[in-house]
Amino acid sequence: MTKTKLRLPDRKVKVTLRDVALRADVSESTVSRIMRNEGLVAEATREKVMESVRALGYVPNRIAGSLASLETHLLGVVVPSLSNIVFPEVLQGINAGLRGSRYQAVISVSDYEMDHEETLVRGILAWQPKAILITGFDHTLATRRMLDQSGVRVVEMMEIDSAPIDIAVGMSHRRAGYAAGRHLVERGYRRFGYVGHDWTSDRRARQRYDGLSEALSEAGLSIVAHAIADGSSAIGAGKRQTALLRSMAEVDVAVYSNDDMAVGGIFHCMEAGIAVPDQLAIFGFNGLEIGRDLPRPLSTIRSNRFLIGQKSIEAILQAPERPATKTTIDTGFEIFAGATA
Amino acid sequence: MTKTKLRLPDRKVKVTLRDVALRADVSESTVSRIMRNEGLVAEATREKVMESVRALGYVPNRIAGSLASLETHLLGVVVPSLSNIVFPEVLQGINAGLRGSRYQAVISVSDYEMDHEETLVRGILAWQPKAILITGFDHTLATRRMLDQSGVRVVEMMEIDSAPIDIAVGMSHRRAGYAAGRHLVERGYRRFGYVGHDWTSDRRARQRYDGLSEALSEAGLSIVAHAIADGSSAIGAGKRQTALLRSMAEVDVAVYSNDDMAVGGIFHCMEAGIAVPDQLAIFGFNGLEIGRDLPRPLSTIRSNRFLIGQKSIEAILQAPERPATKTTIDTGFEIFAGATA
DNA sequence: CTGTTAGCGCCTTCAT
DNA sequence: ATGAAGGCGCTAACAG
Repeated sequence: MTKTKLRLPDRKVKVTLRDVALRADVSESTVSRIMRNEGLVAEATREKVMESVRALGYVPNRIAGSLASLETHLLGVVVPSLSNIVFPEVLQGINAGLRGSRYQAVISVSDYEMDHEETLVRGILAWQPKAILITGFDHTLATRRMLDQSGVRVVEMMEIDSAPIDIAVGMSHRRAGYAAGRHLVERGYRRFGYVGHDWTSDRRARQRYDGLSEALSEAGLSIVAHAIADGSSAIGAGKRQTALLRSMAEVDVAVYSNDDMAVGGIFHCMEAGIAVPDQLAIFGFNGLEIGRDLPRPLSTIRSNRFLIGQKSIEAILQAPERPATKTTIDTGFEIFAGATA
Repeated sequence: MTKTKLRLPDRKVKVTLRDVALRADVSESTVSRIMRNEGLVAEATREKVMESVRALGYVPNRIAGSLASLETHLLGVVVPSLSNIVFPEVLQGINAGLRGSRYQAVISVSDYEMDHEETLVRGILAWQPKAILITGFDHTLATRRMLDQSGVRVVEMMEIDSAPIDIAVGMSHRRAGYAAGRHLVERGYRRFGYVGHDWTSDRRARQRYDGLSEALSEAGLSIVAHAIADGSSAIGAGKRQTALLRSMAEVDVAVYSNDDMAVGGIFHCMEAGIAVPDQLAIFGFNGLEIGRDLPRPLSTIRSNRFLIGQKSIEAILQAPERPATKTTIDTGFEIFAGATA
């Protein structure tokens, strides 16, 4: 009795299935069945076992369970950022969709770095997730290969302008930009300015820009001034770039890469005493809450980030195995006229 | 040769350690060591093995690895919401702190429902995380017991006014409310209004309110009008409740439960032509970016959510095993005078 | 520097 | 309705 594996006094006593089974005087399989609500069990047995479970404070070990069943209920999620509110909104949709299901989300943030994204995807795949939700179509070759070969369901969220690995859920940013252009031309604007942020990390902003350019070009117009912030796409940058834009050329409307920057534009105009939309019209993208609550509602394009997350989950829950055909789900967008353009 | 486990044509071939070992003609342990960068290995062997790894597209199975080593590198995180920007900010801090470490975060959202939180915690604990980061001190009894008995590190984030299970990282909301009160009294305000949201789900807002009341009471003052929104604590609610507040009593300063609502107050004043701060002073809480970029910077108390996340991770990485003593880490707060009060 | 031997805690047949 | 046996893919000593 000198070297027996004694149960230590109180802490770190890891209670296993076996302990529960011994205490309840049944076999491990019985306990296992009861914990999983699977198969038939006599009510008396169930109660006896559950009593032990409670008494011992047993928490099933899913690591062991997953290894044995070769199945996890994990979902990998990769977003580029959390500082841009649109991604938390997508996560909310994911969360809502997951509510009540047996799945758990493992969330990672790539900081818009593709190499880091690759590392994250590798790390997630190592947990044998049932599916992986990732942002956009821009990935390293290795990431794309891993995702494809993993055989699990892959959702590429936010955009639908390219062919997905498996499923794409989002909207056409090119068409959104185009729609914005048409809308503004119809409203009589002629001298366009563009305020944006770094395109290398945000290809979707670029696509919107391209769509906008196309619409203008069809109307015989073009963008006469550009003010591009280096990194940030936030309100402060919007203020600064708006000031810059106005120093570059006479414009009657400024189109922003997103609502945050557009709100910055509005704040700049307030400070500088510029009448919106008479002296300068302002048009954003996203349809954030703040834009709606502004004294003068921001003209913008509304996308539905929550829906993107929710639809992504729905798609996966409906068909947990990857089929042969690719799917694209368009969550659409909508022009919100507002009062700033 | 009739019933051999043949490798299927292309998809779903799960490559295991064993496959790599066979192909490289070494033992499984050698491959294992190489994959984990552990122990000494001859360079030639390493190359041979890595070649196989690449050729087969081997991805280690962490489920099996964790079961064998009885260690995971998972961190459970539970936040009440993602729609309130402060929580994504905490997650950013967590994310930053995790960068470069071997840990992965499993994030769950409780929607401010304590019973759901309990379910989430149970689910997370089943994955045998190394630590769990949860929001605040309000939990069900069962949650508290599970966390305590799990023996893993537990960080309760955001507030420090109570005794933690293990570690608390955050600030004193009561002291912040008190500081706000003192500050405003010193600046000469006498008729206080309060605009807030549902306290039952946000005890920290309540604590700030209590601190504020205390400071006022010490100065022989009290809050003369309250406007409390049912659910939302967002900009729109702030607008509506500000209008309501002004219909209730004459106040010269309105203290808001957070910056979002305070921004709503400012927008209301803009629309209604109320001069801020001369006719109505406005004071928020959080120190959000938008408050700083407003034409007239919002007077508020700055907390540091990013730091809370970051410090939480630091604490865990420094001491992954739970010690006997409890720790409290104060991330502080700071009055930002601004221009609206 | 590399291989061998036992599990990790649970689930899945297959019996009973 | 319940039990027994084997194994999931990997790591951890311990040998060599």
